[in-house]
Amino acid sequence: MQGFPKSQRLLRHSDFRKVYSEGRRHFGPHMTVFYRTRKEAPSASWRVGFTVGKVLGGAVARNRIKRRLREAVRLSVQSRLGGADVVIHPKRSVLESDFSALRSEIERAFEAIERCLEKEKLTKPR
RNA sequence: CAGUCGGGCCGGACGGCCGCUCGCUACGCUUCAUCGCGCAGAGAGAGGAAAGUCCGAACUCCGCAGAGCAGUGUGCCGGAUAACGUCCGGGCGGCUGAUGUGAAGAUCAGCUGACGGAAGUGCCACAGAAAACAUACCGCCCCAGGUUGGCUUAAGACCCUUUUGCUUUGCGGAAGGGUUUUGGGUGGUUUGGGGUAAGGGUGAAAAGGUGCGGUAAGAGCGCACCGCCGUCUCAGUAAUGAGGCGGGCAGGGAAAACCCCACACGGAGCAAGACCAAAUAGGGAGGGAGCUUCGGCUUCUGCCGGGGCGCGUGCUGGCUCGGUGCGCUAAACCUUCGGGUAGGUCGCUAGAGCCAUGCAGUAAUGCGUGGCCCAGAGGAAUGGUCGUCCUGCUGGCAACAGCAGACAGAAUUCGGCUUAUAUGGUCCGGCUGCCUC
RNA sequence: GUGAGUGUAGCUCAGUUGGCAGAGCACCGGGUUGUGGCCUCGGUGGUCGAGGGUUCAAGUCCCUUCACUCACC
Repeated sequence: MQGFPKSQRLLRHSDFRKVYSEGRRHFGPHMTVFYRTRKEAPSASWRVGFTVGKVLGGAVARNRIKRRLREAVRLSVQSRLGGADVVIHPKRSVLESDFSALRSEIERAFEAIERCLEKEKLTKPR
């Protein structure tokens, strides 16, 4: 995938709340990923949001974390899974770690999400 | 040249590929048309502090008869400015350095200062005689008295020693020594009266400073220089300064204790505020069986009275003892209205703007001319990666390799202040040291 | 955006007309006990968040700054 426009970002507070209350989690060394299916629009494309709190540093550090994560998601995610909302909670190590490591971790996380959601889709309609 | 202090400016440079946000242009889808969505092109896209939120304004809404009090802030003078607690210039004080002096005062340069007022209330621990209407204490000096077993002196008396004369158990003279009485001087001690404020270990601070004279002792008591107060003249817009005259001299610190004086200040803040507006809940209004004919009133809509036809006892409760009552009312239902939440749009970037330059002004700054458009997000864009170069450090003879490049991210917009910034770079000024002419 | 508060010993906190830096727990040593605890006696321990200023003198007064906490729209 090439672009990462704003329509594929998770921007609303209510969307974040839905992901936290209804979703599942996946843990990695640099981040924690929350995700859920979009029941109201299953055919739409996936969306990703980032939560970077004040604990992670000043405005410069927070901006840098968000930008690196956004770029890693843009370059890494190849999947065509539809109707998923994903929220990424990064850790402080994102600021210093290698960019390739960030990419591989995000790839792994999305593969896991894809497997899980496929299973849900298969089991639910019955 | 090096070091140090103060200030100004800069805040790594260029490029390839792939992305993000914004507005512009063109095309496609949708639509009556906008709007919206997609895609392409050429553009733009963090700072000197964007930070802290310490001041001041613009802008918006609310409030507002006038005056006073309270509260908060500011505080040498003049100017700049939209305004300011900011800036510029000046004055005065402090510190440092140099010149100079016996020492001060003085002159020059740099840095620096919350720099109105000590009238009122309160405070100044410890130490110290005394800490704020100054005088009490010690001390110094004078006078008077008492006392003294000190020293000295005069006179008298007595005793001893030596010597000498005579009338020789004695008497007299001279010298020396001792004891004692009286008087004087001086000193000690003490009492009373008076004169003083020079001195008194202290303390942060002690009622002008230094020197000479003067005095019983002292003292601005007198004098010289310096400081201080008052007044006059001159210079200056003023703060203030200079000079003359007069006065021997008032007066501690602290107002960043309360306070007094002068001046300023309505409150809230872009989450201000304006518009559009779902779902849910609640509020207001209306609805339910009327239709038709005749007469009257009326500009019309419509209202009143009489007659005819039709439906129904409406799914509930209350208003009349019961019934009737095309009566009222509540709930439910339906329609509709406005407020308003989520959400969206505007406010939102052309401005006390930037660049160049001329004139006025010591300067801050003002006036003019020409050119330019320079971020506008909203869970919040300005990025990722690669390459070349620059600066510094490390390793290496070198080529080169590795590492590092700070502080920090617009959020309504400006003017300031403060703080953070690489063994950073560069420029200017002061001081010190060394070298050369 | 606006407003308020806190910072003192290892921990929890006192400290006002500005003049000695304190309490409890903890720690160390002695006593008590066969040993330990409890108890008792004594002691160590402070850049008063940081930097300036006012003052003779600052934990205290003033200014700047840092960190943390809370409240409101």
